[in-house]
Amino acid sequence: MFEIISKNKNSRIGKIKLKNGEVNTPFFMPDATRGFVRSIDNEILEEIGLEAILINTYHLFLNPGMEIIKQAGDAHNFMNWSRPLLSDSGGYQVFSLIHKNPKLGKITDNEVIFRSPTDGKKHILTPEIAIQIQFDLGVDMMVCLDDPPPNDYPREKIAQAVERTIRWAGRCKKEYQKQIEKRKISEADRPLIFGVIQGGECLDLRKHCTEELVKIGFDGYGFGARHIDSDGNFMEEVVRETASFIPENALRFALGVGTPEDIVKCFSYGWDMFDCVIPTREGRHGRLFISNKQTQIPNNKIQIPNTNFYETININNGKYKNDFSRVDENCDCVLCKNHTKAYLHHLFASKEMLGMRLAAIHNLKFYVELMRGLRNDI
RNA sequence: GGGUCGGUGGCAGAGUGGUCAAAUGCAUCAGACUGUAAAUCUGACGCCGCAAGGCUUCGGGGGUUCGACUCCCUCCCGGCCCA
Repeated sequence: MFEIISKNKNSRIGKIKLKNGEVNTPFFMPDATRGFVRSIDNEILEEIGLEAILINTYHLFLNPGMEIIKQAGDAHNFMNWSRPLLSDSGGYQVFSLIHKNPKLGKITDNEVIFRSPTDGKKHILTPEIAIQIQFDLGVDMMVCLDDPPPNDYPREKIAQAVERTIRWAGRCKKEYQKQIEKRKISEADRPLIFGVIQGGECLDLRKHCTEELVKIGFDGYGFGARHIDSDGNFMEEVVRETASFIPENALRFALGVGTPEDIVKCFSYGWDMFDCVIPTREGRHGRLFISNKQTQIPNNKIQIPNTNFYETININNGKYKNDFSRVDENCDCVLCKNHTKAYLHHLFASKEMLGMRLAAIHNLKFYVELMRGLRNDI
């Protein structure tokens, strides 16, 4: 259950009590899409201070498959992750696999048919199946199957996706209640369920979608599709206003957000939860986030549309070949404690996975500290 | 000494009369990455130029040809075989 502890303008900090522990909001979840945060053991994730991570229904359903997960008990047991887990529904894969490449699947009003990108095998996902899987995963928070259209789709198609998302949300909620009864899950142990708000760049559609979802009733609401327009610009107004449509006592989940500055902006609009591949993926690709203590958020964070509270470096750049300084003097992650930029550069030049791993760990630590900074600011 | 194969851009290695400033890979130099089809992808990579374009290249020199990295002669260098 979600409880707001304090507020400052639209921002709030709070606490969620879940079956597998408490999570302080705002918080960031790394994406462990297929049941692991690439290259990083869960023990390290806990050490860094991550309170929850995100897994993906669609991916785990394909691999290793629910039979294996059930044999292990649930996703927590299988992964040996004891803290809260949130599962995404696979809705985003509708977006990234089907909307972007129609050959890979088909969306009908009743279901989504995927062709596995790896072996071409057909798989069917319905709102009901997505919920059942998430119960089998045993997660603490689950997400309704949605239909996220690309933001540059014509309004008419976005509106269609909104209606479908609303209908599917209704079916998800119904299935959710059915599973709660069937599995005799107590109120204290029940997973939270999130609806996802679509509507692209159209504020009125976002509003309509939110209102309809609220009628169905969820513990939290996610900002669906992407929060940046087709030019890559942050959709300031839509993201801000959409937050305001959501009831205050509900959780607000900015799915797939984002860059540090996007997260800070979202937080200032009242969003509570975030997940993104950026820290891990960009870390693996050699980009390191470094907080700028001088201009860091403490003093004026909530208003911050600027990005000068941090900088990034690309450790692949030749200039780091003989740079024996630390990536971030003020960071106590395993990378910054033990190694120089020159060494990390060498690891990347050698295509050694240790480099990618250290960089990803460092970036996650940066995100953890960013969230801590936001919480301390209220 | 004789024979033979070969010498191509930082490296490896295609090309064997015009469509070649020269494939491809590596290296190098940058860039991108937002509910992970991503240890991935993109661009640059002879010299000058923002560009159009221009200029100089395929061991050296000479030649044949309208035209040569491609053919001929010669020199230099290397591998292998024979003496």
